[in-house]
Amino acid sequence: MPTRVAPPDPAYLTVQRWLREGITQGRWRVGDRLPSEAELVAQFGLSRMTVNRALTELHAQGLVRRVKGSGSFVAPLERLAATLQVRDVHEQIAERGHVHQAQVLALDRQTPPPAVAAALQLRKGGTAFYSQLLHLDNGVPLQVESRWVHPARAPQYLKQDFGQVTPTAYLLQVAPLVGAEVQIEAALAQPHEARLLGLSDAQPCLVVQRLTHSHEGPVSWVRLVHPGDRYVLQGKVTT
Amino acid sequence: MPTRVAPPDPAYLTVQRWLREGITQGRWRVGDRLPSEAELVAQFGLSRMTVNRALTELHAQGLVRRVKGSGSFVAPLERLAATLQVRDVHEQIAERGHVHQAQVLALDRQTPPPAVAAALQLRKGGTAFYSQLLHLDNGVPLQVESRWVHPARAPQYLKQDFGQVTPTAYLLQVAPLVGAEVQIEAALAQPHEARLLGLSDAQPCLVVQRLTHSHEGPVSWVRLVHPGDRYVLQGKVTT
DNA sequence: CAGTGGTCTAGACCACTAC
DNA sequence: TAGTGGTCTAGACCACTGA
Repeated sequence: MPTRVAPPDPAYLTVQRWLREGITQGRWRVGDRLPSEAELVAQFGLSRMTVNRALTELHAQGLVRRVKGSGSFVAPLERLAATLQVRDVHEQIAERGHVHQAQVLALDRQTPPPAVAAALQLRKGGTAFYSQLLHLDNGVPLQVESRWVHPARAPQYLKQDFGQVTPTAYLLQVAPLVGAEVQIEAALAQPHEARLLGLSDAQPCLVVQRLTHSHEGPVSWVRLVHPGDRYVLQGKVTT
Repeated sequence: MPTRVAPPDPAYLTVQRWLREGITQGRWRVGDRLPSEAELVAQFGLSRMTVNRALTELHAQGLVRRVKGSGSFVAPLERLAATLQVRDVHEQIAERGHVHQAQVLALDRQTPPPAVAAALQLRKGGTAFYSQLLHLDNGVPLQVESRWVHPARAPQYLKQDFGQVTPTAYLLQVAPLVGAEVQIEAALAQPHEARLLGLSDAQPCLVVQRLTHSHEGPVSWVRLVHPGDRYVLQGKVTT
């Protein structure tokens, strides 16, 4: 078996890494002008299209601000706010090597509360699909998922077996996602949620509410309740 | 004054939008093969570099999977996780048009708890700068910020007036940020935090903990405690 | 083998900025 | 006006895939 040789980095990545390191090491500080494309062409012996690609990608990543007619500058870092991911509970549990189970507590058609009806843009008095699941991590209750689904976006919703595939995964398949709004807060669980999670009423919970959109319009409104002592949202920022 | 004419979209954006709409409207579903670069070249009458740019950017955005020798495919959407921002409290308050004030409750040098000392990679028994601030939104307590700062990263930290500039903004200036780890949970405030926020002990709080890194190493560890009924993290997902 | 995407070149024209 | 970035072309060579 021949030795695996690492392929050499593309030239545009070499330029990119050189600029990136100069920025993080303080050679250029916020607001400073970076070398122009022409200077980089001369320095690295590449074509302009290649160094342009390096700079264009750094711009897309938010590290560099480019001004036509003026130059490329180190972007202000305040914009590089922390972003953190809100992911499907099944993935989160599986990633830890734990067993995920889901109990389907409700799956039917109901009249949603007015706020939900408005978010889903339902006709006045219209109904929607409703599901409630309890997600278990190695048998321990981790999340109560209460979800309203716009009937037109997922007509077969009620026929699914959500013990096997999570509603999140199913909806992503049938209603291509184009956006979402997420809201995270700390609150007390509602009494029946607390009972399902095995909590006393007074325990703080992390509550995630999310409204997803497909191209056709709102798809689903969901409320995820997690016991505060068993669930932590983790995130990383990498410039 | 002449009428402002909208500049025409670049050609690569036209191709990109055409592909993007085909995907969200279901013309191609997850896993389907998209037209090859050569086909797009023929269809749009552009050079290969231009359609390549359109596809490369869609790939960078996670919408498309590209396989050398095989083709471009619609990427599985499960990867499109929600990301949300954790921002400087001053910006958040100012954005709502409210008045932000900060009371400096502590600003000195102390011995940090072992977990913090480890996170900041301090020598055994070493000390660090400590600050504690109470942030007010229109006079109402919104956040208790307890922060430990590595002395080598911001030697002038104790001389700052944090009633004027938040520690977050100051540290971003003096210690270029290259990454961070964030953790969000729901928990009860510690007794003295609850007192500062004007809460009864039993109220749930949204607690954000964050460790920031500069190129030289760890900069700061911070714990932000917010009353659950006065603070919500908002986020958006856009594909 | 033909077809695919990954990368790169050496030009080009344009709109914009700063002097 | 000289320099900058934004875009585009018409080629090219390569590594890889699938029939």
